[in-house]
Amino acid sequence: MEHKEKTAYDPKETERELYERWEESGFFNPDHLPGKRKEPYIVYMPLPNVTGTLHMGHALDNTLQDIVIRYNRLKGKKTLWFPGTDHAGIATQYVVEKELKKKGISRFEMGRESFIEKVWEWKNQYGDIIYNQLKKLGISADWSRVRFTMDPGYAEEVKKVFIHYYEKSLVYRDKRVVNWCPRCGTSLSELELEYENRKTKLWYIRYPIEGEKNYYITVATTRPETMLGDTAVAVNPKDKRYKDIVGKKVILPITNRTIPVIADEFVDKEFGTGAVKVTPAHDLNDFEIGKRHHLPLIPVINERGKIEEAFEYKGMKSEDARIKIIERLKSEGYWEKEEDYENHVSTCYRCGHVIEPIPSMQWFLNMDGLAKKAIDAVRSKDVIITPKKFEKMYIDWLSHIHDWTISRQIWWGHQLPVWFCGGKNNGESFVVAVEKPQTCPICKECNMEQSTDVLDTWFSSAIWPFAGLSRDDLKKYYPGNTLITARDILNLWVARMIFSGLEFMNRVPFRNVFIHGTILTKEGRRMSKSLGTGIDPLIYIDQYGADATRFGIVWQATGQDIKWDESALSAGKKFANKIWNASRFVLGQIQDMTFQKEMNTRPQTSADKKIIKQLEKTKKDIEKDIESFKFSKALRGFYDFFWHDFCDVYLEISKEQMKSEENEKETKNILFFVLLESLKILHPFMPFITEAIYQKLPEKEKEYLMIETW
RNA sequence: GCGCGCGUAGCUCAGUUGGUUAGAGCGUUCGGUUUACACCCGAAAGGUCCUUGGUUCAAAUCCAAGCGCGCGCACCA
Repeated sequence: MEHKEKTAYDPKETERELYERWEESGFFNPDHLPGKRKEPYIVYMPLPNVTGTLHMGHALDNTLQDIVIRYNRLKGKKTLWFPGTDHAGIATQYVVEKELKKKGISRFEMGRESFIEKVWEWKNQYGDIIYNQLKKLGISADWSRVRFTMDPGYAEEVKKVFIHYYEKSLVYRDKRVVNWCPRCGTSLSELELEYENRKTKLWYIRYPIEGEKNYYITVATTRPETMLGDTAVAVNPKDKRYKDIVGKKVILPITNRTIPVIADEFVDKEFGTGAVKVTPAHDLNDFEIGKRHHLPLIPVINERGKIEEAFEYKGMKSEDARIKIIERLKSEGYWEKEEDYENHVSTCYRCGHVIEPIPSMQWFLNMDGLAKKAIDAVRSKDVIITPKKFEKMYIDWLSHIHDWTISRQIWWGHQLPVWFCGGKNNGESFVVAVEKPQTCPICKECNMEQSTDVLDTWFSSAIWPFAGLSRDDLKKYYPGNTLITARDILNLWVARMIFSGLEFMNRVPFRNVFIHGTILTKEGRRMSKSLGTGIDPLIYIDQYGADATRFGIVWQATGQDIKWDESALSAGKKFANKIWNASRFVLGQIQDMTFQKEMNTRPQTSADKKIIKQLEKTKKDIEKDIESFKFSKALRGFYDFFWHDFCDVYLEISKEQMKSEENEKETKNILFFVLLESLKILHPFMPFITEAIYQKLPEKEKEYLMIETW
């Protein structure tokens, strides 16, 4: 038992100390790297949200990035891995609100200023936890350049970007039906919605035709309560059944308003009765129909998801009003029938509340030209997305894009650099400027007030590759090389970085985008904090060590989504131990030797020749695999080589060879050489143990394995 | 509904352009105190490669249909 403990590798001893030494060395910073390194290699870290702690998805994401960074550092590149965290507007506001709710406080009671203070407190607390987690994993990011998306300098850049778009007339303000989350009290872009299939009913309602007795048109709807805001009934122009009704008027039950029957291509003859109630205020499509036919907009549901004051159902939740309205339609004879129906409702991607489309004054970014730029960048291979299948997802979204709703009505975020005149024109006149104008250029007398809206979080993270770097840095470190992330933010973030880079820097921000799989639970469910299925990587690092954790992650990261399997970590731990012990053996043989960068001997025996050949092949394969983002394959290749070819075969043969005077020296040379090469090859994957062994190699003319020559 | 991906050992997964006895990790069984390592070594068991049909001298691999799972997209009220 005692014997066992002595020979097993203990990661805890080495990891903390080594990480401190690496940080002190300054080599995470490209400006401090030794030697003549000309070619830069830059990776932009996908910004973790400051909403809490990291889970295994982040561990995967960052391990892969660390592999390419460490690999390219060994390859002699000037490597910069640019780290930071995202203020994550809605997400962070939501978690802080939840915390407050536990104490029975709402943000409205607190007021905007003290609430934002509270969020900053949260950020300061959790931001550090995140960095600590990443460091424990062995991440070699340049912490001297770390940025938060609400740092003052970053905020300035965000304003400039907004103003730039505004001056090009790409940013505009308009009242439109937008996706609105009544719980969060804000608009959302379509990428921030999730869809859920729900069982509901399709209600058939009769709208009497004006001036004709017992003659009506039946519409089918899933949302009877919005009928209060109907301003037309629409049918397909080719629908013969309704040919004679088009142009007539119908009487809207309950309200007794008269509304026209119109013909619009949008309507599907086959669905329901082929006649649709048109509620421009509460449906994105109806809004479009309304625009085409100049229909009025009658809001029924307010920003809190309740019925507007103007109606007798005022203040009721829309679901409750629905029941009342159906009852009334039934009692007044307008109800025809109902059918079971499954439709998808959109929900808020943060809080899960059902989205209400409501008309609202918002700011938009015209996407026509920007989307085209982003599409061209990928079509022309300026940006290469791996695996290729994600190109389609990217191009599809950009090809059918709507203008981007960039304003949000939450409190945590970048306030728009928009200043409203309090004087004439009911506060509808504004100027756009970085600083608040001293005197109002509109009325010359009022104290201008900044817009209370904040920008979509993704508006600020879209400029991450250049907004967080100094002017000097931008000359040296833009554009970057590689972006590694998960598919869920390909459009939300990656696409937007690409057009932002083109718009502001005239160059795409990176050449390669690699999309890795998503980590799922063993049962195949999504790993997420809110589901309680997320796992903190520190738990594994503590139990298996950082290297074994990284090994286990990469071992499983074959490209498909990963059903998390902890046994891969114990394989990693065993492998670390194997390396440790094989190295102890080799170190024992080469103690009196001097450090050799090159192999200073020629292979003698057939075993010598074989192991050198296998080493060369392994190294070549791994280069190819890392450069094509096949990380798991690379690691498995090395695993087989080291464990089987080197340990099982060559190490055993070497014991015999070293007994013969003729071969002793050459064998030791080869052991030394193969070990050193192995350490280099493995270092990107398992940085701590390889560095620890490297530090034990004889001779003092060496610094860190981290900056060795590949 | 359309599109994409997946279905291979008990579990989690590899399997490049079709080519001998289909592999790995973990687990299981048997045997080992070999002086780097029991977190090890040696050996073994375990597979209708989802189903059916087709192409081929040859199919886990190519084609078609079906079943199951996952994801993306979608204005069907």
